[in-house]
Amino acid sequence: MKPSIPRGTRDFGPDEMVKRNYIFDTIRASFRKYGYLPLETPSMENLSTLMGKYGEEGDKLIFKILNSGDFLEKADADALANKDSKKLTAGISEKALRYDLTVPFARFVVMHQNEITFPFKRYQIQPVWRADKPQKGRYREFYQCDADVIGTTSLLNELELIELFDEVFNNLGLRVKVQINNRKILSGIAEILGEADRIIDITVAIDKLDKIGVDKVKAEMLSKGVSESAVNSLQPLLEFSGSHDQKLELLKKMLQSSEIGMKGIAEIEEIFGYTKALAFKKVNLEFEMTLARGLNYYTGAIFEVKVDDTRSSFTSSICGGGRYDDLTGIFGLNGMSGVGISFGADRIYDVLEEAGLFPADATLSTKVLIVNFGGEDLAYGLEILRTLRNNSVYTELYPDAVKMKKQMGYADARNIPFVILAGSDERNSREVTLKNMSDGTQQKIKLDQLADLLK
RNA sequence: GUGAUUGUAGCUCAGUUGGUUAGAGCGCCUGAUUGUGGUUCAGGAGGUCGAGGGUUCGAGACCCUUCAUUCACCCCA
Repeated sequence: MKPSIPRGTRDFGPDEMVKRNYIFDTIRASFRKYGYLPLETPSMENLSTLMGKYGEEGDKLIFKILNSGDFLEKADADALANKDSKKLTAGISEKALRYDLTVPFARFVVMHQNEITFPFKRYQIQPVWRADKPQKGRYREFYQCDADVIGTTSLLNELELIELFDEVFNNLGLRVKVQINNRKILSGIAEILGEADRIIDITVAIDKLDKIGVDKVKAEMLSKGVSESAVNSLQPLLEFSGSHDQKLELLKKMLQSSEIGMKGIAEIEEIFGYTKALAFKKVNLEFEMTLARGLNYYTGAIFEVKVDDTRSSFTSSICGGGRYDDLTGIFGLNGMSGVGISFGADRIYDVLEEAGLFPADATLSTKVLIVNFGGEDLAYGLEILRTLRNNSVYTELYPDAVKMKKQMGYADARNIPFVILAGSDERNSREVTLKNMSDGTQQKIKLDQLADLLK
């Protein structure tokens, strides 16, 4: 039988892993620089921990784990007979693969609230799983790199996270557009429209504005049951095309009677106020009223990051995030506001690959290969190997005393820049022949000078 | 979940209105070259044409089913 792996999952060979680690290392270093502490949580969570946090669509995409043992024995007989999958699931699955890192983090905070010093800043780099149908930039197993602060409502945290975006993408050499909005503004809009309970439908529709246009957005809202008068009063906002400041002014007028809406605007203005003194290197920060995000738990600022580089054709977001005022509340800990961002490492990889932004030295591993001549020369080869390794030069000795052509071919295929030839001549004079593989030149070097030369 | 797309050698792909033994480039292996890779030359291995069924004297090609792929929608990192 031909082996295969589940759709939407991938193997990562050495070439890819070296580049992936470059991304992880870059992000991790920035997280640590900003004072975030590491955390890991289990791949699986109790299904009840995850359900209901991501919206209706999200819940469907959670990978459920079948109970072990004779799970049908305990299954709901009616649900089974009626083929009611949804109801049946509750009885046969108690665990699920984590869907993101934010909800497990909230669960962790609640469970360890007495040990944690707040505000708590943590970073977490782990895979998550989603039962989506794969396509470009969309995988069923992918890594998220999260940084969150919990236990503080200060908008300085939002500012810091924007700076963190700038730090990471500056290190990766990628220009990006950071879009920011505030859920309170969206709530305010829904409120003045008299459709407060349809906020999700309204925001999801507004989110598509630049993709499908005003008319289709209106049509979608109507089809979701939003009243015609409400849709019409939204019209000026949808069709508005002015500067961001002007748009905020318009919003202010529209949302005057909405306390929550005005709060959202004030928050956006405060954050932009902080950034005035800053010069971002790679980030272009934009207020984007149509940014919605489907995850249920966001209550304040929401972020999305898109590539701003002509060398990449990537249009979907590569990072996301936002503030959640009460994610821990469901688990019994109230008044614990948090805000966080997530880097989509796999999408960032695709972008860097497409734009040719991986540095060349990110792909080097072994620096020197020692040719194995076998016999009496082997002991000398081993001595050279230890000398170089003791001096932290990445060195290999070819394990078999096979034909030189084969050993040279190995160095070539592995992109090893130097090869050492040390046979009886070199051994007797305590020298080595050092060959530079890129230009083909070679020279004799005293063994005791070799390590310094290669460092 | 909806709609398309494509499955032929390790990889990228040709393969005419159905016709004998299914091809190319790259890669791989061997040799030219017993202490020299990447270049060159000579030779070689490698295929259940995604799987199952059907039509036909005859199927890689046509039909059905199925699985997988890629892409768009949806949603999202």
